[in-house]
Amino acid sequence: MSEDTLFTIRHSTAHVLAKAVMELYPSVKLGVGPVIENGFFYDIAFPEVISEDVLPAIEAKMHEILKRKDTFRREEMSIDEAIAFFKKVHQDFKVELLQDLKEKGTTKVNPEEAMDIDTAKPDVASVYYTGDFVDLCRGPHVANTSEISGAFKLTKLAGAYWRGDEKNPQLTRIYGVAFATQDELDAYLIMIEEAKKRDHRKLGQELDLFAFSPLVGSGLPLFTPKGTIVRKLLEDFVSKLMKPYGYSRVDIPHMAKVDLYKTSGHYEKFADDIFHVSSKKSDDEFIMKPMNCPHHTQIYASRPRSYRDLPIRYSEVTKVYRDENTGQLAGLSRVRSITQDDAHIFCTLEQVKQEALNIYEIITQFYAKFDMPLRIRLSVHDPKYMEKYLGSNETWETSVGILRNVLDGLKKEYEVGVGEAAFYGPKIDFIAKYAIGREWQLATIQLDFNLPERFELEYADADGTKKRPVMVHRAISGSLERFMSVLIEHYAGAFPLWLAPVQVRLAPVGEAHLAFCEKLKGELVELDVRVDLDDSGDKVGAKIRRSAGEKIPWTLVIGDKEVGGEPFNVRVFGQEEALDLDRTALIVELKKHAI
RNA sequence: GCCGAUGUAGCUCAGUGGUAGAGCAAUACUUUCGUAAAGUAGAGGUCGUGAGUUCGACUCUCACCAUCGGCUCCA
Repeated sequence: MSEDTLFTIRHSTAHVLAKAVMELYPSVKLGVGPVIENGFFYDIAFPEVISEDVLPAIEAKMHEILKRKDTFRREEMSIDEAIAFFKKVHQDFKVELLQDLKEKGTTKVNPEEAMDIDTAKPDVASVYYTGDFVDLCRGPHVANTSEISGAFKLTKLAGAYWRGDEKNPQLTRIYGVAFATQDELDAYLIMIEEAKKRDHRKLGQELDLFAFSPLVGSGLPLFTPKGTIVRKLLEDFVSKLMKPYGYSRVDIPHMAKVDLYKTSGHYEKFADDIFHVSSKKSDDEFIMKPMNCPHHTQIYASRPRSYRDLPIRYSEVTKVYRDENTGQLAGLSRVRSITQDDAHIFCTLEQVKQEALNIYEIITQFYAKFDMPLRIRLSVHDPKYMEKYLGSNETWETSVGILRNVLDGLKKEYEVGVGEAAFYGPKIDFIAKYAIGREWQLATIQLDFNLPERFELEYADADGTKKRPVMVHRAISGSLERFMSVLIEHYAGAFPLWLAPVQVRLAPVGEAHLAFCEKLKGELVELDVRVDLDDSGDKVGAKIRRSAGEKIPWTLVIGDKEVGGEPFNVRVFGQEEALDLDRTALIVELKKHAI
């Protein structure tokens, strides 16, 4: 079955959904119903509040409609006729779409909404009949509902703003998945179940990596000892990769006077997302830092700089605080206290390329370690909306040109994201692909002419004149919180040996072997191995089961044989096929997995 | 922030307009055991928080908080 056929089936299933809803709730108003990955959705304004309980009834109605074997009949009419038609049946949203089409030549607000109308024939609108049901649609569709296999399922209900704008009314979006065969649908549903098992929120709690407390507040994760080990290892790893490139570590307070962010321009831009701190001792107004760059500029500005000093590279692993909408907080993926592995490079325009290449090298090595392929995106400004950005179009063209030059020089494939830039400059974003095909934008290299300008940063050039440096912002892991969420799901909680909070579990067979285990543990601790000892009175089987459940990479069962000098039997993640290593080999292997 | 759902023991989950239940975990005791769950016992809960309806609310209603699925946003 081709992709096109599947697309058509999904699209036609969306129409059947709309028809089923119309039959059950005759006064609904239909929005749009496009095909999405694995299925479709339909946005519908209901006259009453509905909940997920109604989905089975709608599904049943859909199956009933399929049994009628209605044909899909296409009909074309002028836009004015179509407007009159949909006005008559009180489908206000369709009328709005048609009016837009008539006036602007497109219904596009964002791409996924565009498929209802064929822009190739601007003066003609097409409608599709399914039995007595009519919908504005560019098609194509199956010829008859009998071509739909019935391998679909309505999955969830959500609120969605009409045309994606939060000022517009909110419609009820019904999501569904649809496949060509029941087997494919079943396989998909099983895959979703598997993905749930990897959910970092579930694993984070099971493996004791982080926690939330209602007293501390939502979106403010607390890292347990185990979670903190992983964080520290990630920090150390980035630190090691940065070593050849001349970064200096700095340290700044987590708050600042509001003036700093008024100067930087962040205050105006992100006023709603900033935590405010008031002082009873002075009239100064403070905020929790939502980013680090303004602070770092003030370290740069703390003394006169010469061209001989450049590039100056300040790095820091530190938290920023952002007052995100509560409805979008989610585990570690979206939090209000965010740890950035941040760095800012102050350099000349000529030096930017080399610096970007160095950062690219760090990013590449970092993600290779986790076997995560990277997709590259050049995120540029949208010249149509320059009011969203600081600085002139000319400055932007220059900085985009520099980044493009870097990417072209690397001969790497990349896409261009128009309108994806930060408000102060263009970026190279790195989108990591991880387990079960998910993607997340994590690493970034950003160019910035604006902050040096706003803070009037300078250096003395060779000829004695004052020049303005350029700033490069970069992050490797993105944020430690989000990166950890990705890693937990990537590895399904089973961190590789170098990254696991506990690397080795010693499981003595009986009480007689405890002393030997204590001694071995001491030796391994001396070698910086993260090792613990199961001194419960349980049987060996139970100890292995527990160790495997905790996703500890290596479990060593220790009894008379091992105490007597025979090689250690090492179970990897509890698996039965085990390594046999003598004491020297054991230590050699473990040492290989230090950072 | 918006739409919808959910909230019972540390975890996973039953349950009813008449004062609360299981398994696992934890604790104590017994067992000291060779590769994925030893046995026994006792304990553990203002049923998310607050108000309302009721003779009586964990159950019904409302508000709030938190979480989940989306939308919008993401420096």
